[in-house]
Amino acid sequence: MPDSKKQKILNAALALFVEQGIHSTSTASIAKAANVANGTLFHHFPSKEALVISLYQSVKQDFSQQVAPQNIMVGNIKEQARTAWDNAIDWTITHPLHQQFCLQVMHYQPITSQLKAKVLAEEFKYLQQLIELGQQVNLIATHPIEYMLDNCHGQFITASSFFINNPKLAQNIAYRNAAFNMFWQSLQA
Amino acid sequence: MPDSKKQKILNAALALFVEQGIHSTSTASIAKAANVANGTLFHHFPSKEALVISLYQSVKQDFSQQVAPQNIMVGNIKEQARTAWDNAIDWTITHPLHQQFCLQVMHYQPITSQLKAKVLAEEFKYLQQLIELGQQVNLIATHPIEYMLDNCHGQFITASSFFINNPKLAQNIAYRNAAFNMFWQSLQA
DNA sequence: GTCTATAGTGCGATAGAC
DNA sequence: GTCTATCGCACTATAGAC
Repeated sequence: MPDSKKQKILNAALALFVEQGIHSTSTASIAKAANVANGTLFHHFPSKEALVISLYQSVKQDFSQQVAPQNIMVGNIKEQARTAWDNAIDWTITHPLHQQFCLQVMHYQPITSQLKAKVLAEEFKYLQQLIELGQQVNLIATHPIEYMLDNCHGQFITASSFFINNPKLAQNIAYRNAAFNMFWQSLQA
Repeated sequence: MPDSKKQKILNAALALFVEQGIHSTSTASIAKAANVANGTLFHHFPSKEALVISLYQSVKQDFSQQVAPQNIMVGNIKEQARTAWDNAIDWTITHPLHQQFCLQVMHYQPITSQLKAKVLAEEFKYLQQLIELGQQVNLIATHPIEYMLDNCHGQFITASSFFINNPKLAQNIAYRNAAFNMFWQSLQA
């Protein structure tokens, strides 16, 4: 069912949510954009909130699968970090709607911060391992790990937002290097 | 008029916006919390949006006045950065509602991104001067300035959010140093 | 300036035929 | 599963007395 009505609803919702914001997008307008009756939406999703959560989880799953978390190897920590960083940034550039929707969900209060935290923790497992390995070989500073992860996440959001808002710069080496170098240097011992 | 009805409305609005989100807070509930009639709110503010903007501007003005932008001197760039950073972080810690409201406004779509950008540009004038001076003496890396400013802003948001969410750590030197050191190292040449 | 009362609107969700 | 029709509610904003 690649283009079932359910999928059409999800696609329409994604576009409208990013364009207008989640709050400002009515379920009626989603149904209309999906060429589907109002009641059909509530047949597939018990509520608007359930629709948002369902969309969020499918987007995060897509991210996890495409930005596959490699297994960490002993040497070349900086290189591994760069590869992971570039993969993640490339995903956000090729999936701007998905990324912008995730940013909106982060500030959408009807969804519990518990759910958001759970999804993020899963996403940053690889990064935490990389940092801890780097600390063991004195490459990465030994600040409190919770803060380091928050800071990394913040820098990732900054970079992806910047490149989505300035698509012409997304392939510009100076900007791509700036983003990674600031990120990497902030971690260095 | 320190406790005029207008001020009571602004105070009540700030608390409710932060607690429930701007979208989820009705003008009626603001009036009720302020012990003021529904119509009184619309006497002082032509619309809910105008109320949000008025509150936003007064908060940003308070920030600017208290975190006074010193004039930059030639030596001691890192020390000046640390002072400015600590002043700004201290303000957010002592004014958590104000800071959290500003973060909400950033993602509140009814307010034009033009207005938000204008306010931010004003706020980051001092930082830009500091970076440019640091670049002249080869202390700070010469990445594209637009990206550097975005990244700095992002790290500031990360730090202030972290300390507001973990108030016990706000006076912990290890965490405070982590926040500034990651920030400073990300800039270094 | 402040109040009460309510107009007017748009939304999430449901009921029930097909 | 999909549709049409609509209920009931909550909200912003206004009108008009005091």
